[in-house]
Amino acid sequence: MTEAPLIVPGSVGPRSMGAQGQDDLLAGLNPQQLEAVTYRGPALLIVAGAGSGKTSVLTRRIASLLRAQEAWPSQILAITFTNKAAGEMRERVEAIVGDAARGMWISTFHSACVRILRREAQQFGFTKSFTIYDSGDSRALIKRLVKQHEADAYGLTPGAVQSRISKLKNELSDADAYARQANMSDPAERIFVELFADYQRQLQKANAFDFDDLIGQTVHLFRAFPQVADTYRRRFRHVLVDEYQDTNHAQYALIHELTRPVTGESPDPYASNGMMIFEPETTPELEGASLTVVGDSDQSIYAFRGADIRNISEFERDFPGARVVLLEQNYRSTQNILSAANAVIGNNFDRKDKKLWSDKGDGDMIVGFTGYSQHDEAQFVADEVEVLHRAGMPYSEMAVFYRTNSQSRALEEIFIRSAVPYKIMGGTKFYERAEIKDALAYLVAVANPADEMAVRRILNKPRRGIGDVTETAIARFAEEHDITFRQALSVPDQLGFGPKIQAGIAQLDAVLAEATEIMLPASGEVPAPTAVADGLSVLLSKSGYLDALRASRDPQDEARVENLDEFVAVARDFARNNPDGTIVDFLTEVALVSDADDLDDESGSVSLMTMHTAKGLEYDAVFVTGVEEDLIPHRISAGEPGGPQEERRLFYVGITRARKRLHLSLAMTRAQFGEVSVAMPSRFLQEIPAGLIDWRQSPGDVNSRGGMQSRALNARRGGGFGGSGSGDRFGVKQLPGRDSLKPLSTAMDKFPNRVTAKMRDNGDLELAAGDRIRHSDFGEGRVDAVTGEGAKRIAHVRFDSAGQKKLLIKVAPIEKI
DNA sequence: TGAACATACTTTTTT
DNA sequence: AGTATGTTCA
Repeated sequence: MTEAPLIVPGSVGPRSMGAQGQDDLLAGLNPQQLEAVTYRGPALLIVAGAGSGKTSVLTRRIASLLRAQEAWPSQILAITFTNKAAGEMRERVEAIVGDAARGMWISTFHSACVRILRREAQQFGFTKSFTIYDSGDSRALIKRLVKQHEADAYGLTPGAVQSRISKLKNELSDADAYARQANMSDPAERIFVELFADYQRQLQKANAFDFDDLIGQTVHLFRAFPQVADTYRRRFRHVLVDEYQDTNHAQYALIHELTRPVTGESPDPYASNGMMIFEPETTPELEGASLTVVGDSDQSIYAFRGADIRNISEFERDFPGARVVLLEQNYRSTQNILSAANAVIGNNFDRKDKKLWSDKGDGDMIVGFTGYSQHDEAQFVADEVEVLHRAGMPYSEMAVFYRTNSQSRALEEIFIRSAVPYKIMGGTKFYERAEIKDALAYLVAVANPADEMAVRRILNKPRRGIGDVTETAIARFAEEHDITFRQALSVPDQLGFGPKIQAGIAQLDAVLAEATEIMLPASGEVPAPTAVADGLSVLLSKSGYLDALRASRDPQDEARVENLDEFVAVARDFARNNPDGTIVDFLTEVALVSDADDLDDESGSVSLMTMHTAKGLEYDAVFVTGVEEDLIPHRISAGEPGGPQEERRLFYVGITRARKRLHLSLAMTRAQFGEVSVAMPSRFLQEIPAGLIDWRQSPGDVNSRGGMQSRALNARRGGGFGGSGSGDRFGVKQLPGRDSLKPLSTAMDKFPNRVTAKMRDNGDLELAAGDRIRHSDFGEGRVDAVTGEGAKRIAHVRFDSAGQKKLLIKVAPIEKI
């Protein structure tokens, strides 16, 4: 209906769609999707249920703007939640409009803000080569400050301080603002305010931003320098935000700032750097950019870190006149999976009712399984993965989800033994390994010498005989002479240390200077494309870091050398992809790109990840593991307002990732902190209609003694759980003759909770087809075939009772008999 | 200063 | 259980 006043490049009239045709863009869309793509107006909210084709709608909307020449690429700012999502969206838009896509900003909130801040940092006391502190970095800094202020005496732990500061920053608060409304007669509060203020001072001094600052400081920048904000408001005429339900207040404010009308006349904003987009002459005033947000309040799972669901639920109030489009048809999953999802999420009150539906048909039943232990559960997953794979499903189309990262360990152990190729997304990250952080600190010390944390970190790595005392002395010297810590290193002879330490410092200084000359030549000439990788190599070798690792007899250090090699390779890759990339660009990328963003999806392995990481992804087969009370919903959530509901949404996100097959599994016992505890089935399981789940082994099967009663279920009912009469919510089937087929008494012994923590090593155990072996869990069996080579030899075994399995010979608990 | 040893703490989720 | 940190001793 209404046409927004269009910014029309050249003299092409509005809606000139005919020229290049939009038919292919609109083909196959349902009426709601069609409207979401074609509506034009100041504000549009697309409420997109899981699997409703949201990404497709968003990309087509962008493509349609571009193709109709309603906007230049440079006028589009699309914000996604992860770099991976951003990459995919760019790819898909490019696939439709080709080169016309270049110049768009498609990125995460954080990347977009870094781009803005690098350009504008000098306006408020930073340089463009500022460092980005990840949460580990800021924790380290806070830890030092807590110690300095002796704040632990007031019960302020680094972790608590960090999360409070983060929460406050997400609310755009700062130390002063907090102090004004805090109870300052409480000494703990006073200390906290001091810490907060000091932390911020240290960041400023180090020319660094933490994650939260990237957003918050951009907002402050826009508010403090309206003319700067206006340049971006003029530039971005179409702002699109994905996963809007997960935005926090700071992000909300940023969007608001960006989409505000331009009021004043600002002088010639972009003439200098080639960003001139349209003629400014006739627009003394410019209305706000058109805003499109996409989200689903049922998938809001980041309230714990400040996401405010009200941002989406009150969108219409915030942006009067906003159009709302609802996408409810699901194109991803079978009806059985959706029915389960709808049933679960329906238990959340105060939500707008929304029912996903599919025309794909019922599909397979959801498979349920209860293991005796977490390893038993993992074995079920591994076996099922193999069955599906043999039936033709690629590994890359399967995923295993869990609530906490620690659950991945048991899965890994079993997957390794069973020779199932897998990869873990997220979790302990490559860039969080100590040696990588060291290497990064070396680079930061070059790129941003003001960053004292980085310099301190590498001061004694490798060992130079520099300890606490020496470090403090250098810091004091720097302070007395009003120079930076880094500068103090360049005058080792004035520090008054012994010759050995002096030499060590001089050598470190020389290495840093040499690398600086490579990566940031003083002469001002452009560094070679490979400068970052070259400089990194120099730093690692000439500092003696690599030599120290090679000389070590700690077997882990070998792996560290390999990791560093890989890191250098990452730098070379970076140089190949970004010939003009500087060291600062490289560090930015590393700071903002998580492992989950790896795009090598086609590697042919099963993906393991937390349910949070799973958001936005989809797979043919999904395994949701650990569906137990205290895990999902997590124990900690019980105490937090809205916690249980958020857990339910998380579970909902997990199950709606599945296209064709969904498996829900749990274990009756779970080991944590070295202690084995009894686990209860999650309440969410009972919210799924029993008829949708095919229990291969139900909680009742596992807990019953002699198949009579279920201890867990009884405990449940005793605890006031609604189940009565039929008591069959789990679909406990009394399998005929089950006991005779598979005596349960032995089952517990078969999967003791611990699968030898230390990885077993069978060395060069020789196996050939025809050999008989004994496995600690599966009993005896016959080898059908051996494939693979060396450490990766795999035995294909047919067990007498446990059936067909693949085993990695080197680590499986087997012996030849 | 650095290595060996003892102890405490972990485990909610992440840009 | 495993790691990370702190403490003690060489």
